[in-house]
Amino acid sequence: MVLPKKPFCNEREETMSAKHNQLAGTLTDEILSGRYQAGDRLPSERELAVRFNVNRGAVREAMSRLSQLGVADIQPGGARVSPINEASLDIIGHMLAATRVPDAQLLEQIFEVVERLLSMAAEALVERGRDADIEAVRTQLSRLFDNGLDGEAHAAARIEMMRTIMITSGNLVCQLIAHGLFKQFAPTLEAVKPYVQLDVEAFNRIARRLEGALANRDRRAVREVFDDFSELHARTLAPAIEAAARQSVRHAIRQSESLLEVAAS
Amino acid sequence: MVLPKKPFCNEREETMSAKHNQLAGTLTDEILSGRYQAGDRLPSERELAVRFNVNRGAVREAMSRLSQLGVADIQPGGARVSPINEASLDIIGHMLAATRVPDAQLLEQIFEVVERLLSMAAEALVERGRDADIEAVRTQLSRLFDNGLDGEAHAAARIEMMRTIMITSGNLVCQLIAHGLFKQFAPTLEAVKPYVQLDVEAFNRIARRLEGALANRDRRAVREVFDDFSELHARTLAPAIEAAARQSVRHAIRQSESLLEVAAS
DNA sequence: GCGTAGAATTGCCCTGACCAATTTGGTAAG
DNA sequence: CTTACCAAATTGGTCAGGGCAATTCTACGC
Repeated sequence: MVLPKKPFCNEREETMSAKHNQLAGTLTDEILSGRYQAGDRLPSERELAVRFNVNRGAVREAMSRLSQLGVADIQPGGARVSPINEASLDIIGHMLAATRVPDAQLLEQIFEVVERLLSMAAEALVERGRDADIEAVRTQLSRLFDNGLDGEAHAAARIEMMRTIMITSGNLVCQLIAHGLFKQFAPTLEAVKPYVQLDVEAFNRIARRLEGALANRDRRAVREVFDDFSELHARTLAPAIEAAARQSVRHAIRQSESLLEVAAS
Repeated sequence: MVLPKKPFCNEREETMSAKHNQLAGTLTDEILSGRYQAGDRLPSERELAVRFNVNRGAVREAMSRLSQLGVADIQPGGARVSPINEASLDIIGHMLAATRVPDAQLLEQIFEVVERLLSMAAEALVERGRDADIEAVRTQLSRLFDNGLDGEAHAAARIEMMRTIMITSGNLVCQLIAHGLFKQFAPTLEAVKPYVQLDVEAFNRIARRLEGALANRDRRAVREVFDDFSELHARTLAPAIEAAARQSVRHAIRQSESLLEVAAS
C-alpha cells in the first residue's frame, strides 16, 4: 500500500483505441458530414451493432457519447440528431479533423473567440494578477525574441504563451474554454506547423510592446497589443493552414479506413 | 411512411432519469465536492456496481460520461480523477448545482466571459450582420422598454436577447459556448428570477443607447454599451442570487437523496 | 535496495435476455 | 377524409455472467 495517489505519469494520452471511441468518432463524423440531417432518426442500437459488427453495449457507450457531445438526442423510442449549434464545444475538434480541408472560416472563428478571451485574461492578469504570474508570462514572452527559432518552434511558443495567460487567469470558465479549444486545435496545429512562414520583425515589434505593457501593468495597452497580436497570429497561421491542407487530402481516406476497421471486427 | 423527420417536438428535455445518468451525476458531484482529489484512483467498475446496486454496464456508461466530461481519466488498470481545470465546459452546470450556495465568484466569472463574447457577437452583428438579424435584436430590445415587466420577466427577456445576439452571430464557436453556458445557467437563473430587483431607469438608459448604436451600426458604440450593459446586468443578478442562495439550503439534502435513490435499486 | 516474474485487479468486449416506453400502423368512429 | 384510439413492433434501459488483454500489485530472487 505505497502511496497510491499522484502518479500523474500517463504520457500516452487518448490513444483513441477502444471500439466505442472509434464508433463514436465515426458516427460523429457521419453526422457532421451531413449524412444525417438534424431531426433525422439515427439507426437503432441493434442495427448499428450488426452493421459495425460490435456488441450493443459498445454501441450504447458510443451513443451515450454522442448524446453528451450534443449531436444526438437519444431517448426511449429512438435517437435523433440534434442541430449542430446545440452541440457541445467539443465537436470543434471533430469538425477540424473531419473535413478534408480544415475549414478556414471555422479557424477564423476560433481565433476570434480566443482573441477576446485572451485579451480578457491578459487584462485580468495585469489588473489583479500576482507578480509571479506576470513574471511567468514575461519569461515565455522572452523566448519569442530568440531569432534562432524556426516557424515551427515559434508557433509552439506562441500557443504556449497564450495558453499560459488564459490558464493563469483566475477565471475557471476561461480556463476550461481555453483548455478545450487548444486541446482540440492541437492536431491541426501539429499538421500545420511545418508550413509556417514567420514574419520575425512584426512579431518582435509586438512582443516588445507587450513586454512594456506587462511591466507597467497597463491594462489599455495590453488590450491594444493583443488585438494586434491576435491579428498577426491569425495572419501567420492562415496561409500555413492552407498549404498544409493542400498537402493532406488523405483525411477522407483515413476516415473511410476507420469505418472499415471498426466494421471488420 | 409519412415524413419521419422534423418532429422537433420533444418538450420534456433531459428528465435526467436513466440510472447511468443519475450515477454519472452523483459521481461527478462527489468528485467536484472534493471527496476524491485529483490523481486519486476511483473505485473499480465492479465495486461501484455493487455499491450502488446497479449493473456494470450502467456503471460503464456513467464512467464513460465522466471521462468525456473530463473529470476522470479512465484507462485499463484503473480510473483516476483529473484536475478540474482540464475538464469540459459542461461541468459548470454541476458546479453551480452541486455547491449548496451558488458560488458568487463562479457566477462573476461566467458573466465576465459572456460579456466578452456578447460584445464580440454584437460587434460582428453591426459590422457584418444582415438587416433582418439586427431587426430581430431590436425587436427583443424593444420589449425591455415595457415598464410593466416585473424583474422576473425582464431578466428572462434580457437573457433571451443576449442569447439571440450570440446565436445570430455567425461564429459557431461563440454559438456553442453561449448555448452551453446558458443551458447550464438556466436552472440557477430559474431559481433566482423571483428575487430580482429591477433598476428600470438604468436599464432603459442603456437600452436606448443600444437602440441607437444598433440603428447606426456603430461598432464602437456597441462595444461601450455592452460593457455597461453587462456590468449592470451582473449587478442586478448578483444580489438576487445571494438572496436565493439563503433561501435554498436544501441542495445538499437533495444531493444526498439522489445518492440514496441510486443506491436503493 | 532493485529489478523481475507471477498473481490479482481492472477496464473492455461479448452473448443473450427482459422490461418499460415510444413509435407505428391499422382500425373504428366522427 | 379526418380524427381518435388501440395493439403490435420497435427501441432504449437494464440486467446476469463470462472471457480477454493490459495494468497494477506483490513477492521472490539477486
